[in-house]
Amino acid sequence: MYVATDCIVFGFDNGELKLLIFPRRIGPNQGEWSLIGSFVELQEDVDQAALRILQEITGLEDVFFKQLGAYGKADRDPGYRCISIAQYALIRIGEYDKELVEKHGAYWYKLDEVPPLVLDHDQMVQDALLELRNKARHQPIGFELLPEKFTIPQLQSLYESIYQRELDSRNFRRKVFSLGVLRKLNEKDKSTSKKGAWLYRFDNDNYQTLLRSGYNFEI
Amino acid sequence: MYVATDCIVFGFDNGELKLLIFPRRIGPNQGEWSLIGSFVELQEDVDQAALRILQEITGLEDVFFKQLGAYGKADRDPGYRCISIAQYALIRIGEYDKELVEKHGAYWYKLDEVPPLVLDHDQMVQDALLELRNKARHQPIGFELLPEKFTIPQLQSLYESIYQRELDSRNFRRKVFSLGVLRKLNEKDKSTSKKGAWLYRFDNDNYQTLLRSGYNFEI
DNA sequence: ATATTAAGCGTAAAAAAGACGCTTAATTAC
DNA sequence: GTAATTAAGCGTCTTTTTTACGCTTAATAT
Repeated sequence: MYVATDCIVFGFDNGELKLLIFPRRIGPNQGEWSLIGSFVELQEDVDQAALRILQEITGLEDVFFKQLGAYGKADRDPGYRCISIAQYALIRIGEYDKELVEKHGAYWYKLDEVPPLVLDHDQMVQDALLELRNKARHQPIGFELLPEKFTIPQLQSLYESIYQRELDSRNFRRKVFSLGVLRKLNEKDKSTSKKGAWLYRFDNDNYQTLLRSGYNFEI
Repeated sequence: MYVATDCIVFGFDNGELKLLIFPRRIGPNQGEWSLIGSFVELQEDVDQAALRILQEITGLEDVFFKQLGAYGKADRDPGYRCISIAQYALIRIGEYDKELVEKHGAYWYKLDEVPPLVLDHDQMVQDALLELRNKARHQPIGFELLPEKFTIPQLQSLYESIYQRELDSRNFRRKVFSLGVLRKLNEKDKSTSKKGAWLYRFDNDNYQTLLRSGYNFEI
């Protein structure tokens, strides 16, 4: 039996979530839009395979990803009997290698403009979005989609995209500060306002400490 | 590459969560305690394989289960290159076929008395418990562990087992009633008190209706 | 100097969660 | 037959969290 891994690669650009897809390289559906995926080689971990294909396409070496689940219907791929381990990956959209992406024919689509994908990949995207919504609420993974330094309005915009609903800026601000995992920097971002917004950084050390003393992250 | 599926089979008995395991049937670790698992045949869905092995061991035809995830380390099984799709299954412990279970050498262990398991199965159990804790809070899956007719104190006891902490009976009662998915029956269970406790049934129809009108289940 | 606007601060009301005292319906003990 | 016992169930007050929204501030643009 073949085993593949497919990555639902999310990016956040210009206040919108985007998905990276590329033309399928093998099989009867060659050329159709597909998630970023590859077969798992006999001697490599499934996770290694995901890292390998993510690096091959984006040039990034340590992409953040988590497993979504296995898709194992016997008839999911008309070509071979193949199960796929789906992974969702979160990328800082400013950091990937644009030439490499272009070379592979990969493209970032806004989430609501993604064309039909091959096999069961549409389903995977839908499932990944639900999973992202749940996970991002309870774990600090959203930061993987933002630059290392970000503003509160940026963070809010991200969460509005993930949850697909507007949030009150004043309440959002209070909420995220109450988590105690944002470290304020001495810099402002002035790209979106005259006044400028303070930049923050996710304080992972403190997050880990808090975790150990039994606290509950929730945005 | 081989593909297997392993089921973390939970039951709730006597106020405690239990795990069903059996002696491994193949490979170098034959005879050691293992989760309920099997290879996935070439022509069957992964889910079908899970149902098949669950039925083979418990005699139940429609066991509730959800996927936990794929375990895909290259060296996880010293015998073969084999990835495993882990599933957690919830069983009404009064309903399984005791003869069949015995025949296969399977046994229900209290969660804190489970012996060491083969391969990465200990890890799977640990992960499944965390997943159960999360899922049972936000989705009405706990009912799969109780008889169709149950009392509020039974439900509370179940959630105390899942969360591993005590709950206030008066607040718990208020909470579950506010969900609006319990249908009161005209019967009492008198097995644990003189006064008797009213029996309830999970009202799935109403749950589905509420879901569609955007409500949020949380216990 | 004045207008403009995203960023940021504060407060009051509503809802949810937590703590806990008391009553009730049945059985068991005398 | 009466009293004691106890899990089940009801009600209330307090604290915390969430929601709604008015107002100020720091900078640029006019």
